[in-house]
Parts: sequence; C-alpha cells; structure tokens
Amino acid sequence: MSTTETRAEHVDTRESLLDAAESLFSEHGIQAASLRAITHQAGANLAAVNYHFGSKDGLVRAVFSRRLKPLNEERLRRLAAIEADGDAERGVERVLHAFAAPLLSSARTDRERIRDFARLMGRAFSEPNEEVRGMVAQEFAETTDRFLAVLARLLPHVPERELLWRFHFTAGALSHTVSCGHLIDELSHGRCHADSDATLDYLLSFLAAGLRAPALAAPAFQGE
Amino acid sequence: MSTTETRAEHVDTRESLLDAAESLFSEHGIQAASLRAITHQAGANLAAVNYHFGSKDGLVRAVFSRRLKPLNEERLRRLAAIEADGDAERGVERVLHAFAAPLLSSARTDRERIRDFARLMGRAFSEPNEEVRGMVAQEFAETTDRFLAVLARLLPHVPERELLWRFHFTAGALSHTVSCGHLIDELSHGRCHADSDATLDYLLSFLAAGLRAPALAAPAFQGE
DNA sequence: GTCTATAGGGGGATAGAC
DNA sequence: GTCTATCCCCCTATAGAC
Repeated sequence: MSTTETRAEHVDTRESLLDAAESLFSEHGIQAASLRAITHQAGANLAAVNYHFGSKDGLVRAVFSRRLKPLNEERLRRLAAIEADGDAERGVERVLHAFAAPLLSSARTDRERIRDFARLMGRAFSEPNEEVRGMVAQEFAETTDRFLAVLARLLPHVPERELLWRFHFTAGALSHTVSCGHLIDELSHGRCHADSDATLDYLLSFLAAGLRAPALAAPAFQGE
Repeated sequence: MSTTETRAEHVDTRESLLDAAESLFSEHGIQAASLRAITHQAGANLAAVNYHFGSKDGLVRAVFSRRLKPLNEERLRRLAAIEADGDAERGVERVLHAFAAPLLSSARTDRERIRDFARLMGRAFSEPNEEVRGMVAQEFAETTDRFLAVLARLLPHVPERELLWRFHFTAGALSHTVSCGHLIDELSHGRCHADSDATLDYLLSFLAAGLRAPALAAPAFQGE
C-alpha cells in the first residue's frame, strides 16, 4: 500500500464531517446535534472534529462557509448576466430568479443536493448562535447591496427605505419556503407539496407583485 | 399570616417561570436555555419546573399554549369584525392586518409586551423540536383555514392551490419580520429599524400586492 | 492523522426534608 | 409548594498512544 493510496483513502474525512454536520444540523438544529452523532454518521472518530476544525464552533463555521461563498457568487453571476442583457421584459422576475433559484432550484436533483443546506440557511437569520448569525448576515450583506441596486433601477417609483423593507420581506418569504417546506403540506391539507416544481414560479410572481406595488402614500419622512 | 395571604404571595411562581422561559427561549433558543438559567431568572428553585410542568418539554408546551390560543382568538375576532362589515374597500389589507397585527402591533408598548413571544413564534415553524412544531402547526391550522376562506372570496381570480402558496409566503414574510428584526437594521446600513412604526404598513402593502397578483398562466393542473 | 480513554463540566430529573 | 442534595447521563475538549 503506497503512501498515495493511503492518502486517497482518507482524503475526504473532512468532507464527510462537513456533510454529516450539515445533515444533522439541518435535522436537529446546531445545538442539539452532538459531535458524537456527527462523527458517527461520518464514519470518523470523535476526536476528528477537534483535529480538523478545532472545536464545534469551528465546524459550524466551516459548514456555513463551505456553501455561502459559492451560493452568493452564483447569485451575483446570474445577476450580472441579467444586467448584461439590458433592461429586458420581466426584469424584476429575472432578478428574483437569480436570487432565489440557487437555494430553491426547480430541478429536483439540484433541490435534493442542497436541501439540507437550504433548510439550514432558512433558519440562519434567526439562529440564536450570534456567531453564526453574524457570519451569515455579513456574507449576505454584499449580495444584498448588489441586488438592491439593480432593483432600485427597475423600480424607480419605490423610495429607498420602502424597497429595503420589501427586500427584507422577500428574503423572509424565501427563507420560510426553504426551511418550512413541511408546513405547506399540512396547512393545505395535502393539496400542495413543498417540493413541487411550481414553487419557484409561484414565489416569483408573488414577490414581483409585492416589489412592484405602489409606494405608500403617507409616511417616509418621519424620524423613523 | 393567614392561608390566603400565603397563597397570594406565591400565586405567580408559575407565571414567573413562564415569563423567564419565554424570555430565555427567545434569546438563546429552546434547547440552549437551561432549566437552571430559567429558574434562576424566575427567582424560583430548580425543582419548581418539574413540580409545575413535569419536565422541560412540559414547560415548553406551556410557554406556547399560554399565548397561542389568545393570539389566534384575537386574529379570528378581528377577522369576524371585518366580515361583518361586508366587503368594504381594501378588504385584503384589512384581512392581512387582522392576521399580522396581533404579532406585529404598530403600538410600541404592545410590541414590547409580545416581543419575546413574537420572536419565538417566528422561529416556531422551523423549530427542530418536532413536538413544538406540531403543536404550533396544529393551532395555526384552524386559523389558516378561516383566513384562507375569506381571502378566497376576496380574490376569486386566484386558483385555490396558488392562494395556498401565497398564504404560505405571507406567513413567511411575517415570521421573518417578527423574528429577524435585527437583520433589516444591518442590511439597510442603519437606514431602517426593526421596530419602526411603519413596518406593519410596509408589510401589508407588499403582501396585499402579492396576493392580488394575476394567477400564473401555465401550471395548475399538472399532477403536482 | 487517527485512535482510545478520560477529564471536567453542565444538563434534566428526582427523593425526601420542611 | 418549595427547598436542598444528589443521581446519572451526555456533552465538548484534550492528552497521549499508535
């Protein structure tokens, strides 16, 4: 058995740990998922987490950072492609698609591939763990700024502050859809299914209408 | 010291425990809030939780059930008042107000009074603890049915399935607004504030437009 | 790099005095 | 009803052999 072969056999212990953590964090919550359960599911030893990530917190950070940067890069790549097209029809829908599709793909295989992380992301903004929340919010901030700039051009009738709120609501609807799939099954008495192919279309038309709504008449220049 | 006086002094140990639990669950998450911290904040003894609620799970259930029924009764009371008015102007906005205002009141004092519970409710649908999720979803189901029936009359152009999805997105935007207040402060670079008096107005106009949007052209009769 | 073994702490629950 | 004291479990982290 050569050194290379030996290494090859163990190259993805780290990845296995990340996969197991992602899955168990998604299912039980970050706090409730123990390192014992994670290392067991990864087929690794309890001490492996501390060796590779230093601590449970280190593992948590790694689980998020592995996916966050690619997610937001994909969003920005799609946004740039739309901008390059000039202001075509249905600009708002296309921008929303660029934002939501990477988390809520309409291709079933993609959806399953990212399901655990998507559920985790949906809860990340309300995560009690401050470090996680801060990390996600920071990564999210850059993307938000870019999307807001494009939406502001497409929706010149919406004052800046109101657009910020509308984008906040947009993020909320997406988060909820991504992390509370089960709920639609229940509250529709089985008439809707979380993993329906039409979910993304329904979501985009709903959100686009909300973003395009006339601006509020009164407020806007109170002290807030 | 009479028996009555003695009782009077201790009548609200139970309530103190519920208040402390609500506050600490909201701040740290259910799993992360320990009975030791809760009883300490309540000025009660560690054993008090087991005496009054049987277990931590019992306490969790009590924290939710104390507020859930009044919340949904208030929503239904407001909904009934709207229906009694006949189909006046801005019906969708008024229905949404009946749904959202009890959790996201525009009166600052009310908001502070229910803030902890609202944050808890916002996370409840994605709560990893199955029992909590089930309990909240069940209580929520009856309210949902009533609101959906009224919305269906106000929005006859929206097919049933699409309306279910739109209500799901509505619940998501509300949940997020209620549990992730901090986020709007950050991603707006300080230009918006979570506890702004205008939040409810912004939310209602956004959601009403989404609910009123034209129905999707294509799907609707696929196998889903 | 990976393992075993264990330290060290905190958790929920309960028995029994008052 | 409320307290103290304690049981027993599971957790994370680490030391040290391999």
